[in-house]
Amino acid sequence: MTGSYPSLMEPLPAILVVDDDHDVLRAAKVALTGHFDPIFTANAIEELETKVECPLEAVLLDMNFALGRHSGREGLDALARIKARDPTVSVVLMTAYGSVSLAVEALKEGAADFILKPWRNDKLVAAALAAAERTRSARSGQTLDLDIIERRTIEQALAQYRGNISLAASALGLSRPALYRRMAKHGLDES
Amino acid sequence: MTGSYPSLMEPLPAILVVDDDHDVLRAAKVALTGHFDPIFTANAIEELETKVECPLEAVLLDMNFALGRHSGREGLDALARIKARDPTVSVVLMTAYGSVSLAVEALKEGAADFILKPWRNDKLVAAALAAAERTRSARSGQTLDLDIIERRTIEQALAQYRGNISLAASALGLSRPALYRRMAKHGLDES
DNA sequence: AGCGTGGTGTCCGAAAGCGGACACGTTCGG
DNA sequence: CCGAACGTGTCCGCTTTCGGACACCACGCT
Repeated sequence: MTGSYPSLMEPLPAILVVDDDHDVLRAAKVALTGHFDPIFTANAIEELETKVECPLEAVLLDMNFALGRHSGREGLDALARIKARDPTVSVVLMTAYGSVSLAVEALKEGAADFILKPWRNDKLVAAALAAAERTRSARSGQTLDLDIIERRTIEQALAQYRGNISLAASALGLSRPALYRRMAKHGLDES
Repeated sequence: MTGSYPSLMEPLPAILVVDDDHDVLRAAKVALTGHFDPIFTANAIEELETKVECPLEAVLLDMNFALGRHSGREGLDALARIKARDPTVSVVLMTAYGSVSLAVEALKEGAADFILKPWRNDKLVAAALAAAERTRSARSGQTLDLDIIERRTIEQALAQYRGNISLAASALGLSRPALYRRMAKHGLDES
C-alpha cells in the first residue's frame, strides 16, 4: 500500500545460523552483526524446532553437518526440514567442499545460494542480505489474509485425506462440525 | 499416520500446464492423461489467478512464454508468481533453448526440474510425476493445524508491519480487536 | 497553546462458532 | 444375517468471538 520500505530506519532482518562448530557460529555472528538484528545460532538440527519462534528472513546452513559421513546429506535433510516449516524463507548453504553435483542437488532442494568456507566476510554478508531480500520479495507476493489461507489449508487437508472429513478435521485441529461449517463458509461443500 | 498411500486406488494428482501454444497444450494433455487426473491448461499467465482453485501437485511451465523478447524472463516471472501463491508446489520448466546460466537462474528461483522441447513423452511424464512426488513430500512435513498456521501468519504480519497492529489487522483481514484477541490467545502480546 | 490525525487498549450487546450427541448409511468379518 | 466399527450430516444450548464505539496518548502543524 505504502510502496517501498524506508531502508534506513527499519529494524534489521532476522537470521539463523546453523553449524556444528561453535567457532564458526561466533565468527558468523561477528560478521553479521550490524546487518542483522536478531541473530540466532544453532549447532544441532533439533534446535531448529524449539529455539526460534519468530519469522526469519534468512538462514545460513552448514552442509557438512556431522561431517565425514554422507557428504552433505544431513545438510540437505536439514534444508528440507527448514523448508517444510517455512517454505518462503531463503536458505544459504555453507560448505567446505564445493562440488557441482552437490550444488545442483542443493539448488533443486530449494537452496537460495551457496558459499564456500572459509568465507570472506563481505561475501557472507552479501549472500545473507540477498537471501533476506529474496525472502522478503517472495513473501510480498503471498497473501496474509487469514480467510484465504484457511481456505487453501482446508483444500489441502481435504485433498490429502481424499475427502475424508473426519481425518481432515483432526489434522486441521478442528472438530468435525467445525470443519463442516468452515467448508460451507468457503463454498467447499458442493463441488 | 497410516504410512504410505495405496498407490493403485488413489486418485491421480492434479497438474497444470502453462504454454502459449495450444498444440503444445494438447500434446501435453495427451501425454499426461492416465498419470494425472485433473489436467488444467492455461495459455496466459493471468489464467493462473483465476482458472485453478484447487491445490495442485505439479506445474509444467513454458519458459519462453511470449517468446522472442527477454528469453525466459517472463517464464521466471510466472514461476515467481506461482511460488508466491503456493510455495510448496513443484514447477517443472519447459524450454526450447537450453542454457546453463538460465537453468541455474531458474533453479535458484525455485524450479524443480528442467525439460527440453520437444520432449519425449516418457521423460515428460517422469519429470511431472517426480515433481508431484516432491510436492507431496514437501507438504507432508508441514503442519495443517490451523491454529499453528494462524499463529505464524500473525507473526509474519506483525513483523512485516513492524508491530503496527492496525495495518497488520487489515492485512490479515480482521478487525483490530480481533487481532488483539488472537495475539493474546497465541501469547504474542507480551514479548 | 489548540487542533487534526493516527495510533493504542478496552468495553459490551449482538452474533457466530463451538462440540457433544443423535440418527442414519456402508462396509466389513464371523 | 446381524452387530461392530466407522463415516456422514445435522441439531441445539452454551461459550466464544465479533466489531462499533469510546477514551486516551503521541505527534505534527499552523
